[in-house]
Amino acid sequence: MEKSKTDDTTTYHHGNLRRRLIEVALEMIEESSAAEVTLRGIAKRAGVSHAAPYRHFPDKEALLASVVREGMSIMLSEINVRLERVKGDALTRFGICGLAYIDFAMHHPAYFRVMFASPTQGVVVPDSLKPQSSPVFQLFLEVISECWEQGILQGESPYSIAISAWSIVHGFSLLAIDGHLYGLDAGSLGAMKRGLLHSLYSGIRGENGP
Amino acid sequence: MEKSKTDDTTTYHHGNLRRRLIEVALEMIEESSAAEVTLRGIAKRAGVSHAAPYRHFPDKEALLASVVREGMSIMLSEINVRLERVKGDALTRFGICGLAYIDFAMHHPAYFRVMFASPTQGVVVPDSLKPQSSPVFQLFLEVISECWEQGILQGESPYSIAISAWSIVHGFSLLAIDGHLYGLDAGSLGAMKRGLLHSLYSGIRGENGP
DNA sequence: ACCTGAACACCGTTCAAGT
DNA sequence: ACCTGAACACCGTTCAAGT
Repeated sequence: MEKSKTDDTTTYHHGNLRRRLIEVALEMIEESSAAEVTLRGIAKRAGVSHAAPYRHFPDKEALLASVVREGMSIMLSEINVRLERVKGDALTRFGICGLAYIDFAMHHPAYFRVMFASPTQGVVVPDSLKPQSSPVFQLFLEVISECWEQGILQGESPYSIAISAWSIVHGFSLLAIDGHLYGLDAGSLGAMKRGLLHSLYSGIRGENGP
Repeated sequence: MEKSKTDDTTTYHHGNLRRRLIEVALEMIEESSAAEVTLRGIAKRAGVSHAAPYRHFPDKEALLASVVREGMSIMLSEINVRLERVKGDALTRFGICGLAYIDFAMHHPAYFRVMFASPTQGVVVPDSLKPQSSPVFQLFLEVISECWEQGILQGESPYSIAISAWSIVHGFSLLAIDGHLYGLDAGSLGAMKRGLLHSLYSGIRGENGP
């Protein structure tokens, strides 16, 4: 009998175990906290011995790094989908980026945490994995540069604006997924997200201020 | 021979092992990453068997929780020291809070991470440990309320302003200690910290904006 | 009351051995 | 080339036993 195209649970013995391990890792990270995910557990779920992953990754850290790469590209594409759906002016696009960033974090909390987990040990995180050089940050920079050149956003440089914007959406995302914003219903959370970006746009200093 | 007052390395067998364990945990967290700190390692450093800590804490999580409580109060007192040293108007005090928060994170990175680590598992983090109800957040709220009532800061409520402020300093702190702001010397980092708060104060929207 | 030592069920990682 | 099974040095946690 010919092998079904969808029946790839039997084919990862012939070369795509690597792919399968990343998928399983992703699944398990979404299910429970990232810290609980175990290399042995991943191997078992993939139907393979606990030593098999070492044929494809030097260590657990390397597998996780691959998962992070996946996550970055998923995040990027989700942001791009929204950008294409709205097609507003530069400032609108900027706002969409920020909201999409927060929404990604809230929809994939465990995933988001691995992506931006601090290097657990002395492990050298390749620069390509750091948000600053990630396609997502690049996208932020592009949109912000556009605003900046048009005079819609002001600041020392697009880069410094990007750091501010990144800080606020990143910080808010973490506060939200770590349950520090508990007691807020979905409506007020949405309002708060928009208020957050408004703070960033317009500042919080009143007319009486210096 | 009478026991020396400073010779407390021999006295923790008589009741203050609990205290000593917290201190050692703190030391080791500052030395290496928090994820690497091991209960057995803490016990060994305290000169005690690996089972002894269980006389004082139900599990590792509980010890860490005590460390977090310590950390919160250290952070609070560091912020207060700066506030008392400067004694400016409300807006100045607000700025000092933000800078002190970031500086604490950068001076005690591993410590900061444990303090705001996400609940590793299904562990229920007591509300008293969440930043929102922490004395530090309360202090933020006080200072912000003061500004708000004077019309120096604007926003829907002191609470919503506090969330924005907390988000931006928290996010920046994490970006900084996770090495995502590499390639910046101390001078530009300082400038960036101030620019960050300026973004929050005055916003980033230019005159040409809508 | 407080601590110890052995034991249990887990980890990540390595390596000879199988196909 | 790719995977297995046993083994090693670690975890966190428990528990009878010692003082």
